[in-house]
Amino acid sequence: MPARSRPYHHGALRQSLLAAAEAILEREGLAALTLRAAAREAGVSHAAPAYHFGDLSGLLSELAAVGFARFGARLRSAAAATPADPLRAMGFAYVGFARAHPGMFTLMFRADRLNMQRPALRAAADAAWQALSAAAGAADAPPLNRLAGRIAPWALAHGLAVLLIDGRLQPALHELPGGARDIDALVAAVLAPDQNASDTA
Amino acid sequence: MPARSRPYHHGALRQSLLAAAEAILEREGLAALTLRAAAREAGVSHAAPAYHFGDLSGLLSELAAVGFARFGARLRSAAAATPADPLRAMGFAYVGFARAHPGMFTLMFRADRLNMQRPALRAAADAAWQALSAAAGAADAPPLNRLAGRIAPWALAHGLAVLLIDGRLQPALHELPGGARDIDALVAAVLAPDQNASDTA
DNA sequence: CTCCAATCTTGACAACGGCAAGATCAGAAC
DNA sequence: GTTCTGATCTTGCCGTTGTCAAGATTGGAG
Repeated sequence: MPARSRPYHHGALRQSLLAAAEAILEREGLAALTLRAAAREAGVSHAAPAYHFGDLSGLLSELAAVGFARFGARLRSAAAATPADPLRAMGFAYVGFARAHPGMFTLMFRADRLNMQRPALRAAADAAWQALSAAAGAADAPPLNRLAGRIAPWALAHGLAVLLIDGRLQPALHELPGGARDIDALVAAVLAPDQNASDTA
Repeated sequence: MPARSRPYHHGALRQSLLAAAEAILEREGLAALTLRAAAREAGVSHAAPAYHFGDLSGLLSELAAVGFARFGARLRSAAAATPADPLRAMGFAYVGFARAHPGMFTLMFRADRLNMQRPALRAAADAAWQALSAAAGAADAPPLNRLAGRIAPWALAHGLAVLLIDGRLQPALHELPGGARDIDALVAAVLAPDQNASDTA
């Protein structure tokens, strides 16, 4: 009996499947991330993932939870590193994460493929939201405006990130002299218009 | 020979398929919008749509083009009706369209399922972008800041719309006394913070 | 040593996108 | 009026997917 063949029990298949799923997501995109593809990548039978994650949305949701955990950590880290203006730092971190990991970012905000009832996903997403809302403080305003003050920077960064990684800004970028190389400058000008508008007026 | 049975040639199948596709999109969402479902809804064989649209992305793209045409018209109409502040009016129209037609809006910005090479889609999307950028004018600024000035309101409205229809703001809305009924007020406070911040300070 | 529950495999099913081949039909050509 | 041609639609098939049911395997409790 050559023990060469993989043992029947993998041992840490759940983690392996998550790693395999992330590899596929980064290599081939969200469309190629199927239950069977993850099983192939991990070297197990096609039905193995269903045991650990229930269904496809389960696998995607657990992977998105991992993404939200990293995302939240990166936001907090950026805010902590720039105490002078944590909100702006988180805006850059927000868009930076989306550009560095477009597949993961896309997955994290694709509500139709996720199961928000999953505790891990819900917790990780809530934690990221907490990091965001902690930086935007206007305690003297009424509740509605306080909430709006927290949502507005989020919406701005999110909209910019989504439009960027969807390639929706590609035609607009051609208007710039530097072409696509000016993306960083454009992001800065959108997220912090005051900073750049005054040095040229 | 009872002419009861549908004639072999439909006559206006392309339009019927687009209408069927839109009905499915609004009734069951984007995930249920398949080539075969559209064929069933239109009462033709499962392979008929491929003749008119090539593949699934073709059907989705042509439908998205219809959506972009309406979207652009609505943006222009809103701007024209509010000459005092066309940019803010278009922001409201932007979010309003997304909330009124979440399925169509989702489709329009799902780059992975669309074929942007399609002339109809490209033209309709460009027209909508033209409407948006026409309202944001700061001609005295350098190119980068001019572009950023046009993109920022777009990103803000887009981010707010996406977060709203994805249900991502649901937990935040619970902090408001009126619950989900305050969405309109929240949208106004996010899109035009100056307006509402001053009347309570 | 026995047994059990967790883990993984095998096999099946319906639905899907896509392709190829054929059927049907309106209208042009003559 | 007949023939032909091209556009339109159908039928049939293939490979892939998610999901389920049933069975095989095995580490570890008793």
